[in-house]
Amino acid sequence: MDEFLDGLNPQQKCAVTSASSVVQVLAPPGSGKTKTLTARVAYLISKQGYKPWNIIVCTFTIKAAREMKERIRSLVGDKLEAKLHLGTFHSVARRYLVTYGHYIGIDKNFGIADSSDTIAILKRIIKRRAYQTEPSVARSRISRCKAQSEDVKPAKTTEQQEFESLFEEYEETLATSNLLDYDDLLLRCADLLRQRPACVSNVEAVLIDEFQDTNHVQYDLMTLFAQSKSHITIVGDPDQSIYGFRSAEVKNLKRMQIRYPDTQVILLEENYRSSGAILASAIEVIEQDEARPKKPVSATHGPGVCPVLRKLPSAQAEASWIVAEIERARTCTGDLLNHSDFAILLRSASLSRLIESAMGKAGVPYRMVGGHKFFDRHEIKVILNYLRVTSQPDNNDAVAQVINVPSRKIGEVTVKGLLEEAEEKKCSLWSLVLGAAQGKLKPKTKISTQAMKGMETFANLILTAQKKMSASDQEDFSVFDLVWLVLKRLSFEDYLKRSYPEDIETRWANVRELIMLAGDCSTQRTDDPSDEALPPIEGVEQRQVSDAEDSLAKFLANVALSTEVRNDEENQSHKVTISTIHAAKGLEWPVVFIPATYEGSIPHSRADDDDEERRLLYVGMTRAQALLYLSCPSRESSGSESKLSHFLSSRTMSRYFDIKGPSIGFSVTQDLARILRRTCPTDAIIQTRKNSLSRHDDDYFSYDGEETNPENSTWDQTGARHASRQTNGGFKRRKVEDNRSERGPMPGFTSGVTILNQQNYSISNTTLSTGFVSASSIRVQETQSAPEPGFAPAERKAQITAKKTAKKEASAQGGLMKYFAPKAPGPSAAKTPADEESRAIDSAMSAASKQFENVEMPEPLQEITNEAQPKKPPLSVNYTGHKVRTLGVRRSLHGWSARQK
DNA sequence: GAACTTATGTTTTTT
DNA sequence: ACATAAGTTC
Repeated sequence: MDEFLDGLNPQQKCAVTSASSVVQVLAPPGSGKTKTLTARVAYLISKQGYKPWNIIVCTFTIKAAREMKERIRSLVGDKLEAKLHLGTFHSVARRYLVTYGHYIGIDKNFGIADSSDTIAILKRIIKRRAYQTEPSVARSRISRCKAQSEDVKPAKTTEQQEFESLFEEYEETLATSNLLDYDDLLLRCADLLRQRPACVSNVEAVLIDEFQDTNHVQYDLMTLFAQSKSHITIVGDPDQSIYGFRSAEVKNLKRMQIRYPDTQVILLEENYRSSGAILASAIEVIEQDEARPKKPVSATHGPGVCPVLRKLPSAQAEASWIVAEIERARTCTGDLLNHSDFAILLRSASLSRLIESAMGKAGVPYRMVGGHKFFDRHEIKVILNYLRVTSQPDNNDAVAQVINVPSRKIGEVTVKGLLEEAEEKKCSLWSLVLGAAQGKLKPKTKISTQAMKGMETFANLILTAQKKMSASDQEDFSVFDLVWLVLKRLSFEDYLKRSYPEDIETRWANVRELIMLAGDCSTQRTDDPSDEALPPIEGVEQRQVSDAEDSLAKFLANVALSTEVRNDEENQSHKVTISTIHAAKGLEWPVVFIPATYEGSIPHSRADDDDEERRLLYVGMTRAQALLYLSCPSRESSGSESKLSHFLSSRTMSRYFDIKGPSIGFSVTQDLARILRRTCPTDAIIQTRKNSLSRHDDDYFSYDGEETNPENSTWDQTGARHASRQTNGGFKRRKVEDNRSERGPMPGFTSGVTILNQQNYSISNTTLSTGFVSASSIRVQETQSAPEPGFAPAERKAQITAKKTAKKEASAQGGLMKYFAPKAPGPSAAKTPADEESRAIDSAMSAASKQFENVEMPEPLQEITNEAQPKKPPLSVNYTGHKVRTLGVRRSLHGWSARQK
């Protein structure tokens, strides 16, 4: 019928073209839910004449929103797609509150309290009132109360009372700081739409992705969005409900069917993603839940390769094994698979440390999603907080966090005192500081003369920034310019150099990344001003904010609501993905590893819903297309014994898994190629590639998880020491000594010695043997001069020299800021046309970053960072993915050279 | 007494 | 990597 119906199966087509106004598409993983939802949006626009600006599409993550945008764009063109209201629940709600918030008394400059703000506020209250609650516990409890939107009130214990007053005080603090937390965004938007239904009178259709993850408020929001026409389409899968901890309620599916009795339910049953064997093992897991209604799922692929459940002696061994299997699979399939085809999915982000360091040492490129966030980096947070103070001066926490950064001699006690005073007086910290700085009022808190001076400097900077942002006569002072202003006035680079002499390069690279993001946001605004704007509706008044202010607020909101910087192709090309299972939902990879499948990790020891943990494992397993590896070390990284997850330990379960990775030959490769719909390399190519490996099988470790090679016990200790140092970023700790005998052995190829100077990591005979030889020689050295293990002596010397040269170069550089001089926002800066200006910056920055690369990557170091040198302009490179690797290497280098003198 | 250093203990999942 | 607590210096 149409191009967007091509390639859809009958049920999918039925869902896309359904004339029912309320449709539920319930479907297992890999059955094309999102594809169906996207096609329905396209269908409504091009066949049913719906206007895109009258359609709301909600997803749960920014990533999902972005992906869907992309797909819809390819179906209906970017013109129409741009008018669509597509985003996370939170971002859509924010848009409504910005536009119509005045109807329910919400200030137009409200800020969003992210989790660290929330925790900081709670911490302060708890400390002040000497409450007993943990801040994080209180936060999730408050969130639960808000999200469930019905207050349950059992008998009042003292604990209950304490919580209630904490809750109350928290709400007050948010209000005085002009902040909304994540739940407020949804809650207040629902309030708004209840009071002013006219705001959504234009909405003709509402579509929701991953509906099983909606909580009560989100469900309300959905019905409120759709209150005019009651046209709703949702897709979801109860088996993939993994956000119960965030108050997601699967029963919303039933609730919806009851509320809209003519709901059409469409089931999709065919899985297009995974091999038959992978699907069967995943189904076996999910069916352990006996309360769960059985439903048919059929594989469209052949059985393929049997999934693996591998036992390993230690967490270190597990990490090395993963790296080895990745390289084995790449090589033995004749490069049918490349690095970006692999994902390592974790129950918790903290499990990534050992894996990251193993990958770093082996030179396998990776990117970490979820876990440590870019915006949580100290250097980034400081700048962002200055922007926040500029945009929302009432945000006390933002002020408190940067008023003394860089140091202005305003001490902790002074800041705390002022903060308390402000909260007592119910005024903002900023007004207190400003008043004091201008001599208009005298705070009760004692302020030293130097602290007073510091406050003046601070107030001056903020006032300047605010003036520039709000001045309407000045042609375009963008977020980009604001960041520059802040950087310059703080001498931020000098500050970073002083605070982090060890890894200034990485930190500055992060700052550059932020500058670019700010630049993106500035250009976006001029490109399509109508973007996101709600359509005008008769009888409701939209409030206006100035362009510059709006773009700053939007930038900050995007920051608060986004997990990841973004995923441009550049960033994810040829890199192994390490992710939490939660963050991997909706995605797929040819090969998936799920490590640490032991009791306490999955199910997590702190989880209280076993079924949800099982579903989590199910979600993880069903991300895999062709190869699935589960693994379980006999000892956790802490050294304590572990027990295989009860989701996997039954006899029935074990029938679905092999105890080791498959032998990969031509026929297996053909199988994989078929599932991935790729061209299979010839047998000859495979043979040639295989010749570079001595081990063609997953046989380096024993299959029972017992430690092997007892004769290498001396080496074990070295390995263990090395590994534990890796895990805490190179800090020396006494504990390490006590622990080492408990640690498992490290296989030769993780030592770093073997891999360091090999561009393409491969487990060859020579590699392994040199590994052991070098390792033992290092152990001998260690007893003499205790150098950092990890470099062979010759290499060390080379690196020291390189480092010295680099240092010289760095000091000759005479301060990075000079490269940015043309941009220094002075009187002339504002007159330069914006894009010409940014081009000047671009070249200045790339000049600067070239300098940096010389500093950052002395010759020998380049070899382990398999793609350290960007081919494109350095400007566009995201360094965050290199974090652990660069840090680790530099730390150890530094430590060693320090000991040399 | 305030600001800075150093040692030690901890980490579920996300908007 | 972060936060906190105890110890040190001005």
